This record gives sequence, C-alpha cells and structure tokens, in this order.
Amino acid sequence: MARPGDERPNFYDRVYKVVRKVPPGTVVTYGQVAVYLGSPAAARAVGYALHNLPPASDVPWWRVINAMGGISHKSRGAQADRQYELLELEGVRFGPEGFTDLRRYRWFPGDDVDFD
DNA sequence: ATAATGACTGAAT
DNA sequence: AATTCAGCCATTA
Repeated sequence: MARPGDERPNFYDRVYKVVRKVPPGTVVTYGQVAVYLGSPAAARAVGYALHNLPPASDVPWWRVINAMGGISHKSRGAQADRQYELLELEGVRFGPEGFTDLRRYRWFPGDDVDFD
C-alpha cells in the first residue's frame, strides 16, 4: 500500500494502473500483468495486490483471471460469483466448467497504450 | 533479517 | 489427460 511520502509507485499501484487500462469485455491473466510490470514471474504478487485491493477502488479487478481462463481464489464464494457476474455482464461468456476462451477475450495493450 | 503466505504458472509425473 | 511439485515475487508478521 502506498505509504504517505512514497514518491515512486510501488508494485501494487503499478498493478492497479495496468488493470485500470483493461477495456470492458476483455480480460488479462495475472501472469500477463506481471509481464507488463517487468516481472514475468510475479503473477502471485499480482494476485496478492488485487486481494489487497480496497472495495472502493476504481480498478476493474474482475477482468483479471488465471492463465486457464478461470476465476481463481478458491474458485468459489461470493467474491468469485460476483466476478463471473460482472464479466458476463460485459459480454465475456464462460463455459460450463467456468472457463472462458482466452484466445477470444484476452486483451493485448496497443503500442499507443502506456502504463506511465 | 528470517519465515510464512497467497486472486499464479509451467514443467514434471 | 489429470494431478502433483516446485519455483517466483512482493508483502506481512
């Protein structure tokens, strides 16, 4: 969490920054976000960041899913159900197994997109 | 400073 | 093809 007086954006803030750029109706994987942050293996930390995310945040955390196109964090519970709901609402369809087609919904940032 | 934790991931069985 | 194993990173205790 950004401590007061911290000038450089910490990992969390950078994660949020990236996720905020994800367009509706598309999704990205944790590992993908990690790559954009410059740490390809920091997928776990990314998940941790979203876990720590305050409810009042403007970050579309629900557009971040695991590499298999499914919902993580126990894959069940109110939080997970909510994520499915929000994504379906944006047009992201899930199969009976609870997985979506990443080939179809995965978002790739364009060259004109930067995560300052 | 060491150890434990977790919305992950890819390779090995 | 399904399941298990072991790294990886940043944060917290």
